[in-house]
Amino acid sequence: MQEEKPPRREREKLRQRQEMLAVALNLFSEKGYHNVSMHEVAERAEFAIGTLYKFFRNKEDLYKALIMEMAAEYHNALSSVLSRQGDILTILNDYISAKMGIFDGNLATLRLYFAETRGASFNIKAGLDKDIRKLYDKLVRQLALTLKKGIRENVLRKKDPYYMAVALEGITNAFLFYGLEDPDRHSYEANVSLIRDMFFKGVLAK
Amino acid sequence: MQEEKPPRREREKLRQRQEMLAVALNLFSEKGYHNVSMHEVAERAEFAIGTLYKFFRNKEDLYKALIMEMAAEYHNALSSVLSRQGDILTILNDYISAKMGIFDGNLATLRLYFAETRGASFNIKAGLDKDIRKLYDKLVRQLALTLKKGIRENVLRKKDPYYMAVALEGITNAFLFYGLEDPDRHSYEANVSLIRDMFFKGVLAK
Amino acid sequence: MQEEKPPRREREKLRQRQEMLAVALNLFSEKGYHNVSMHEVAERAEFAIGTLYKFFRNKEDLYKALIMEMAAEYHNALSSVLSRQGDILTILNDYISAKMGIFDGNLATLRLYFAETRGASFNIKAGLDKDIRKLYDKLVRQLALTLKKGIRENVLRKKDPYYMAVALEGITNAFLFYGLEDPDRHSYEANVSLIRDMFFKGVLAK
Amino acid sequence: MQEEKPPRREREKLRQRQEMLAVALNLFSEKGYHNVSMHEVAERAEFAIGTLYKFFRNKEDLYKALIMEMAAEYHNALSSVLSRQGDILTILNDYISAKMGIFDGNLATLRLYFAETRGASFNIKAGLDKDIRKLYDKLVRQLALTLKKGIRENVLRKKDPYYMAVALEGITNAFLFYGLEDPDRHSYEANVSLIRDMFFKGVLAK
DNA sequence: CATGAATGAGGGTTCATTCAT
DNA sequence: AATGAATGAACCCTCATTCAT
Repeated sequence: MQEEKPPRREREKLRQRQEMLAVALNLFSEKGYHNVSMHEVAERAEFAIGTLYKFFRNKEDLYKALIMEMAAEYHNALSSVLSRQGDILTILNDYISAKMGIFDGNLATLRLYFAETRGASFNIKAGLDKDIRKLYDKLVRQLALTLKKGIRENVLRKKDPYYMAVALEGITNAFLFYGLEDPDRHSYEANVSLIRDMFFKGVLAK
Repeated sequence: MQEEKPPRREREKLRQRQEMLAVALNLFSEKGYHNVSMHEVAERAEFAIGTLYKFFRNKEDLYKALIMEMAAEYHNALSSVLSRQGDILTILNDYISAKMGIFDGNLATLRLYFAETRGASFNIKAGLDKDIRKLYDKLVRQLALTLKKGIRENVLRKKDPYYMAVALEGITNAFLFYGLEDPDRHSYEANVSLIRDMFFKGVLAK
Repeated sequence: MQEEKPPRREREKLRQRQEMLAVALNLFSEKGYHNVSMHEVAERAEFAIGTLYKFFRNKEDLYKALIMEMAAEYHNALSSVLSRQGDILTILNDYISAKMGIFDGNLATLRLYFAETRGASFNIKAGLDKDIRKLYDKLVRQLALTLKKGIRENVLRKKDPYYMAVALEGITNAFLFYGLEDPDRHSYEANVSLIRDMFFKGVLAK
Repeated sequence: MQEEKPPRREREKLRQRQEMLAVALNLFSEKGYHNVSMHEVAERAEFAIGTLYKFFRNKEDLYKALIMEMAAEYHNALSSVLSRQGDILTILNDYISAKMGIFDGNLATLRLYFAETRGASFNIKAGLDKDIRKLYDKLVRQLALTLKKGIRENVLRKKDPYYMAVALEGITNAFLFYGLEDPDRHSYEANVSLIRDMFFKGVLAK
């Protein structure tokens, strides 16, 4: 009665793939792409090097898969927040909370993510970053749409919503980044509330 | 009357060094540290490989010199703006203009600078980034001091000045970054005015 | 019935290692450590350079393995002669024969061995020679113990046995060395008998 | 009144050459031929690298000059002892004393000399050692002639004088070598008397 | 089908030597 | 005549990738 062999096999394969990706995430995040060898990944994941190459055509492929799956998960989560119906300010508040929350306690992901979206992917290979930048830009544009709705509803000031989105991304990233550098500086909730306050009201007195 | 031989030699040496650094800046920024070989740098700079090594003890040394000199120049410029006497808002406006202006038309520098300060230096070598992070943090703290003065003078709201500084850095970096990605999206002056507006007044209507 | 796969693999590996060491021995002995490149060793052994590095961590490691295994074999052989029970003079005669015999028709080994024990290892790397010197000194001391027994039994004159050992080593080495320089000067047996005669009776008439 | 310019110039040149050779001797002896660079020699001797090359065509030339001048001095000294008229045993005693005395307190020379004559010159360059070996062999042959005379005069036993010479060289070298390894083991005079005793009378009791 | 031994291109670095000043 | 900046061949070593078992 081994009627369901394929699914089991399938599941097993997936599990192995996840294991490899998890190991790669930690190693890349810790030491950087070029300071991690394929042998190291294989060894830490307890697979033979050949097996690793069965799953990923080459090192770049492994890296790309890692980044893209990570990014997809992240963007889906945030995108779903932005797709909610209801009060604009609630949505934006939720967006900020969600973004800050995702990386909370997830340093490895955060580090790699920044490396890719904030400027250093060229350290790895030209062109590898095109796809993820596109994904990221899609999210920013979706955020801009939400902001635009806020403007139409007179909740937000009449400013270019795309640049508003860029500004919000900038502030949240900056706080994430400082949390990364100095993990115990502030609690995640405190940061969330600071970001909201600053983004919505600005810094000017009165 | 060739009494000043040393200075000429000295100047010549400096010129060569600058030439090497310029080539390295472009290559590193274009292809990433690990995808540029010392031979490539030497060849593009039209020196023999041995000559390159006369100026920089090794590849890391070359990279570090490049980053640190770039950062020092940048930080000195901004630091001097923050040190000016006078109206807080003027100083902050000048700071934003200066920061945006420095990288205007200086993509290679900007890319490398971001790679180092915004997360990807671990792709190169652990420890290489300590110094520049320190430099950067010093600047943020100086910015925070200026903001603090603004708070005392009741020009700015009573918020933690360090986090205000972080937010300002986040917004400016985000705009720099988007300019980097898509160079013709907006003029530098437009960006400057957008940043000021958003940072000072926030996005909320009324 | 191929139940014993590991041993076959093991044997194969050992054979390869021996092959590499043999090639290295000949090359180092012929041209000297610094005039032999790892590529040359790999090529002559008909392996890829990477394979060579799988067996020896680096050039020094290869050299050290070569010297130490050579020395261990040599010292074990001589040590076992000295450990025999029985007549002192027989033991000493056997020692001389064994020492002369070992290097007979083994020029490459002899050359390297002398290079290491007789003064030139500093040409390679400080510290590499500590271990082998220790090994050699152990043998000299063991020889001294045998001589001491000969003194106690009144077979040998009452002289410091360590210096007697040094003298015997000196004479045998000198003959080995001259055989090395000029291989056809004398047969190995003739040298053995000359050494015995000279060492035991001295050169003075009457 | 500068009538004697050439001689002064000449003398000055010679002094510089000696200085370079002295520095080279110390460096080569300390670190080995291949671990000393021409720049290092030039720097320690406080000359420009170009000047060093004015005196010695290349590194090998420097090394060869060093070895040959050292050897010539050494061999002249010993040769003159062997050329003396008089009692054979006195001459041999003087020879042993002279040989041991030459290297006493002259470790650097001793080390290099052994490296060259006792087996390791091939570490440097094939062919470099031919000349010095010839020189050395000449000395051994001269020693053999002296011993032959001793045999004819019935002072020494009727053995092949060349091999007697080889044996004496072996013993003296061994003692020199042990003194080198462990400088405070024995005084030079004690060694000289041990060598004489052992070489002349052998080790057999009665 | 998984394995891991074998490959070799390519990279960082050194240093003997030259030659314009 | 002395200098030392410049050269580039050659070396040691790593690691992504392949393929026979």
